[in-house]
Amino acid sequence: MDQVEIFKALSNKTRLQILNWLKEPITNFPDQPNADFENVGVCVGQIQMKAGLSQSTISEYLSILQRANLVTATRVGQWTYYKRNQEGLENLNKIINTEL
Amino acid sequence: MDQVEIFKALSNKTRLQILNWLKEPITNFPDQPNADFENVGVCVGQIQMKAGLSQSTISEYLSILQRANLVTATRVGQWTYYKRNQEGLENLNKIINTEL
DNA sequence: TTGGTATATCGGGAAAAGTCGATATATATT
DNA sequence: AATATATATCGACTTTTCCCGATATACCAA
Repeated sequence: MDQVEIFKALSNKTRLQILNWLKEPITNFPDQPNADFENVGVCVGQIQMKAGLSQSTISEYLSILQRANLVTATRVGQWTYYKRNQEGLENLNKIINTEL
Repeated sequence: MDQVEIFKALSNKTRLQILNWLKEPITNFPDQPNADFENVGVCVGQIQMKAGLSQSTISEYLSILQRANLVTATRVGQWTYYKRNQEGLENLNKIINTEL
């Protein structure tokens, strides 16, 4: 994964907030119905409501984060749930400590 | 310092290279005359030659890195020397480990 | 199969970033 | 003071990013 793409994904206030919100999904998304936070994450609509941007923008932002390996997506029925990608975040840590 | 600004500064291949080159200034800039690498760093012209972009572009890139606290500048005579800002880099580390 | 939700994708306009050449500024030398 | 060199700033143009509304796709329910 290209380092530049990772940093570009992080170069946006809303995308940083999303990553941060996903650290505490139960606290930050108390309205998600049938929540299975631990296993799958938070669905797009919940994130969109909290961010206050359009549905298309948030969907795009989430796929930018996904392409950078910072989140993973799981489709369950009509919903797509996103959660933090611990592996990608650890990789970022390594990049900063060794290659930067 | 705004986190987004830091990540934007890192969202460019040349700027990442510059940061990396400055880890080993003696190796990467063997032609710098009157080198005082440890104390002040590497001058703009040397970085420009190595990067192969225009003088104005590199000057701008260096000030972007400086505004993000990733490098520091020292003026000595006609030259401006840039080196890595260890404090800023450690701060980035902390951001990634605690706020991301 | 028809309609209803959730998400993804497309097309576009505005703003920001990338990059250049030209010029300005600061410093050094003669 | 005049000139030369290193760096910074400016103006312009191109490419990318931001963000939207509209539409398409996937899935579910009746």
